Parts: sequence; C-alpha cells; structure tokens
Amino acid sequence: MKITRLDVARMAGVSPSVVSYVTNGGPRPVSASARARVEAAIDALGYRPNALANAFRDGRSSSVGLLIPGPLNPFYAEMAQVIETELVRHGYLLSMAISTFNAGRDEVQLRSFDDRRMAGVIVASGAVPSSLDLQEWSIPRVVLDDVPGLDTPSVFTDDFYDAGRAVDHLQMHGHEVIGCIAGPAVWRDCALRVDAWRARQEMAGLPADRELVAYSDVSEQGGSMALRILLSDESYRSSRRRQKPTAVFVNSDVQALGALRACHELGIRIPDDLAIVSFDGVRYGLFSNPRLTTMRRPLQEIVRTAVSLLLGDARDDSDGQPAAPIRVALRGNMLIGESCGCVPAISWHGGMMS
Amino acid sequence: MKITRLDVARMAGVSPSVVSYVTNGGPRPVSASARARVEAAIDALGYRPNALANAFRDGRSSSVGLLIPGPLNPFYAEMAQVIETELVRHGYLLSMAISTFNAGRDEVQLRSFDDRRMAGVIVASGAVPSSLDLQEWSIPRVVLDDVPGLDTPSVFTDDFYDAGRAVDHLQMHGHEVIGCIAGPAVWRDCALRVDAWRARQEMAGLPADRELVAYSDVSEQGGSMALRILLSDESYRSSRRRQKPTAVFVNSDVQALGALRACHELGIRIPDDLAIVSFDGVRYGLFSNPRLTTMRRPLQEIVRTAVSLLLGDARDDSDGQPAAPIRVALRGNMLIGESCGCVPAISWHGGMMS
DNA sequence: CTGAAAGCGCTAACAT
DNA sequence: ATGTTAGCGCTTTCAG
Repeated sequence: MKITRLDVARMAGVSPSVVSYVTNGGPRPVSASARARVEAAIDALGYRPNALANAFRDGRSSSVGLLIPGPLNPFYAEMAQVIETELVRHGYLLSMAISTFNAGRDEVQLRSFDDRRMAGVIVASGAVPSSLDLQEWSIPRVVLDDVPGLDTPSVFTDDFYDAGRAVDHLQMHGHEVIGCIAGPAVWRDCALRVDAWRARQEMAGLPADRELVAYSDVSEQGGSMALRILLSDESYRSSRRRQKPTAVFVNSDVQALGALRACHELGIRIPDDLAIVSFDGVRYGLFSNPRLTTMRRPLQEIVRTAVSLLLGDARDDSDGQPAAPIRVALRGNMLIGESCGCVPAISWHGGMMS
Repeated sequence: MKITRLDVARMAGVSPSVVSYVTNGGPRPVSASARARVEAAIDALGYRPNALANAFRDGRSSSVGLLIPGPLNPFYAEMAQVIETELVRHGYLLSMAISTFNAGRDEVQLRSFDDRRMAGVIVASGAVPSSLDLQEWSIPRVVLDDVPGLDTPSVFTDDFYDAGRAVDHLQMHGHEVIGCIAGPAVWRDCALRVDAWRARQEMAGLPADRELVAYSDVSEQGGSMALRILLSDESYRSSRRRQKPTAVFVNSDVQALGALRACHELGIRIPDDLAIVSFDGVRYGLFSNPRLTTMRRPLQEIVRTAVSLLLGDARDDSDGQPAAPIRVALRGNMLIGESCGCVPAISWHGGMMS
C-alpha cells in the first residue's frame, strides 16, 4: 500500500492540509516546528505526492503528447530527442505516439491525448492535421507542419524556399538536367519541395519534366529504388528529351543515403557522375561516403519555438491558446558535404579523384 | 467546459451510473431503451470519458514509462519504435524519458514514472539500474539489460555469446590481429562484448592486447576517432607486437559507420585492407558503402517478450510481479554484408575489386 | 433494472 | 497558524 499525505499528517501530528502547504510551499505559511515535523515524517515514510491524483484534480496532466512519424527516419528521431529534452527542461514528460499515416488510427491517438488531459499536444506528422478538426479541441496544441489555413499555431520550415536554395546550389555547379527524388506526394512538405524544384528549373529555363521526378517513401530503400528508376535507360526511351540527369535533388537525407548506396551498386561516382543535394541535415549524413550536401533544417529552433508556444506563459485568454493563430516559418542553412561537388571526394585509393 | 457523464445522464434522463454501465459494458445490464437514450446523448454531446479520472480512480494510468538512451543511436530509435507499436497493441500509451547516463537525473525520471502510477516501466538503459534500488518499487517493471544479481525481470541479448560469434567470423576469414572498437567500459553490455573479443582471441592463441582496443562513445564520431587511434602508427611504436589489425570488431553499428567514414578518409579499403564486423543490426547498416556485416540483435523478440512479461496476464501474486524474477537471454544472428569480406565489395568503378 | 453514495489523493477555500 | 471540508470524474457497491 502506498503512503499518502494522511499517513504523513498522522505521523507529524498535523492536519493533511499542512502537509500540502509544506510540499507545495503552500499557499499559506507553516510554523517552523510543524514544517520540521512534517519534513521528518516525509523522510521517514518516504512519502511522495501522487502525481496522478494531482493531475486529476486540476484537470491537467503534466505530460505532453507527441504524434510523430517513426524514428526510423533519423530526422524524426532527432526531433523526438530534442522535443523530449525541451519538455523535461519545462518540467513535462513526453508521451509519444507514432503516426501510422492512417488518418483514422492517428486520430484515435490524438483523441487519447485529449482524453488523458495532456498539458499540450505536438503534431509533427504531415499527414494528420488535414483530417482532424483541431478546432474543437480543449488542449493547447502546436503543429510542426505548414498546413495552409489551419487555425492552429504552427512552426515549420519554409520548405519551398529552402528546397529552392538546394536546387540553386546544383544549378550553380552548372548542372542543367537535375532530377528530383520526392517523398509521397500526399505530404505537403514533400510536395512543396518538388514544387520548388520545378519552379527553380523553369525559372532557369531548365528541364522540369515529370520524368525527372521519382516518388518513393521516405526510407533508404525508397531512395535506392527511386534512384534506379530515375537513371534507368527505360526512362529516357519514353521521354522526348532523353537526357539523363547529371544531378539529383533528394527530398530527404534518408532517401539520399539509399540513393548513395544504389549509385555505389551501379558504379555511378558521386559527385563526378552524379551530384546530389538532399534535405534535412541529419547527423549521420555527416558520416556517409561521400558526405551529404544537404539543406539543414533548424531543428532546435523549431522545437524551442514550438514548445515555448505550447507551454510558454505568453497566454492571452482562458482557452489556453494564444490570441491569434501564430504561424512561424523558419529557414535552414546549407551543409556542404562532398556529394554536390564542392569538395573533391576522397577516393577509395587514398588520392583525389579528378 | 468539458462534458462529463453527468451531462449525459441528465440529457438521457437517467442516473450517472447507467452511463457508466453503458460505456463500460457492465458490470450490470441496462435496458435497451435506456441504453439507446444514453448512446444518443453521448453522440449528441460528444462525450468522452475522462481517462485521467479513470486512471486516478484505479490508481494506475494506462501509460508505460520507458527510460532509454537517445534515438541518435539508431538501435535505440528502432527499439523505441518497436516498443511503442507493441504497447499500442496492448492498449497502452508510451511515456518516454531519454537517459542522460547521469544516475541522479535518470533516477528522477524513474521516480516520476512511479509518481505518475505508470502501468509499468521499461528500463532499456545499461547505465541506470545499478544505482537504483528497484526493489522498493510498487510498479511492474522490466529491464532490457543483463544486470547480474538484479532482482527484476529482465530480457536481454546474450552479448558475450553473440559477440564471440562475430569475432569467430573474422577469425574464420583468416584474420589474426583483430582489433576491437568498444563502447564505454561502464556499460555492462559493451564490457561483455570486449570480454568476448578477448576470450575468443586468447582461445585461438591470437593477440588480445590492450593496444588492440579503442574505447569511444557510441556514435559515428566516436567510432571514427576510435578507428583512427587504433590504426595510427603511434599505437604500434609503443606496442611490443607492432602488428596492425587486419580486422576490427566494432561494438555497435553506429560506431562502425563512423569507422567506415574514417577508413574512407584514410584511404583504407574495406574489406580488402581492413575487415569489419559490428553489432546491433540496425536498418541503415544495410545501406552503407560497403554494407555492414553485423550481429543482429533480435529486437522484435526482445520487446515482445519484455512487454508481455510486463503487461501479460501471467501474474502470480498481488504485487504485480511474476513469482520468480525472470531472466530471458536471447541470441542474435549474423547479417552478412560486404564489410567482412564474404561478399566482394562493389567498386566505385563498376567492377569488382580483386 | 436503476438511483444514491462512498471513495480514490490532493488542493484550496472556508472556518476556527 | 492550523483544522475541516468540498470537489475534481469516475466506478462500483449497496439500496431500492
């Protein structure tokens, strides 16, 4: 059986309230002698307040719910890590649900956050909010995605702009036929990155045909397959342009890793035969061979902004939401590796490649 | 304001209890007409039971606490993912705390799980349990680590055996001077892997000097540095044997990835100049260049066993623990890649290397 | 078949 | 400065 503040009160010879006043630095003062006896009793009995009871009482738990794609994508792994750290800093515990990208099941998870009276909810998945009527929620929330017209505070990266810069970089290297390995088109952020690629190519009078885009899921396997499709001779026979890309803009680092592997298997040298720039800036892109050049998304900044938006004391009205739906767009920075051609790739034979 | 079962009762013209009977399917029967009215009211009002109140009432929340090293190590990322999936399958929500490997702070997290009356706690971190007196806990728990003498159910891989097999594999390839890139010696599982390396080398009459072991933290950066140290000429001048390793057993895939990168930078060809076998079997080891040969730990099996031990109905006594402290050791299987020399590495130039 | 009421642990408003 | 008590939402036992 667990020890309650009643046991403490009895042992210290005071009333239960006094125990509360001591543990909480109460709303009211306690005499030195009483405090001492209470503290002694707490120590002796090993009393710890029941956090569940507290949460119940004030109708709010001290956990924050997070709905996020699985950490098999290292970008989301890093994001989860940063979020956890930030929440702990604020005194909250992370409750994590992994998105299935099935609107129905994801909605169940979100509702369960609501049912459990989470202190707040963070939705990091691009697939979900569209299907969920977030309006009717009673809990502070923040979306880490750029959903147009969403009436909820959100913090996200300006993917159209950032992806544009990534494509620019390849163009700067003199590439003209630049392919695009895309994530699922249903994800808004992926769609934006493809849009940016197309816009940049057209703006420069360069090809932006459908044949230059290969869609895949966001995984190494997906990236590997997409690259093979993109560079297969088959693609060019059917295309009127029949030009092979000399560079590829890849929508995510994970996919790029898979693409690197595929190139390795196909005997395609990076960056000599094919230049690659990707998106995300995950840590292990720094250790691939060759190192990835990638558009780094400002993860820390996203998360810090989101969490302080969610839990910060800058609350205006009683419903726990800021007065106006806030939308914060952040921009990343290029991380130059070896896959784009800026830095000569280190050869397997100890020298530099031409 | 939130809708409670009182609102529902009022609307349906029944007493609050009846609402409970309906939502919980019992413990007592409800007339068809009453049920219909209640269900209508629930729908109309959008009533959802307050999960927090329920948890409070029966002294147990339906969340499970997990203490785990950060998902920057993809092995733990995958583990967290599998755990989450498994918990959801059982109807629980995951609360995740990331270990800081600081006994004090980790203990705070574990206590907070206790305070919140988690339905169970999973401790995946190797660093923690030693400092924590798990005995005095009131919550079902399971440790995913091999802690000798720990009076708590635990599920883990037989790292001594598995690491031995990894080293065997390198010996089978004819390697004699086999180095070891180790994780922090304070982690029991890493220590075991080094022990296994030493035992296997000695058993075969092969060198197992201290100079052949390089310790680093479990990260790409760490693995990269460890490899450089291990192969630096400096190491051999001071050693009486002055033999460079022709192979390395690396304690984790992440470290191995870093080591691959370092080799790339140093112009060391894998597996021709140096063979590598690592440990864990994370997914992205399948996509490195060259692909890692690694001892795959049976993640699914570990987690399924642990979760059913934790939440399964095979409970004997009232304290929520199985009668005897159970210790389950599982064994992995080798995943053959290209880094060990079994499969000829694919060249950057499209051909096979000699 | 259904209504009333106790109790889970805690806090804070209300008494003293 | 401290004791007493209502009430958070729900389940379930006890009366009807």
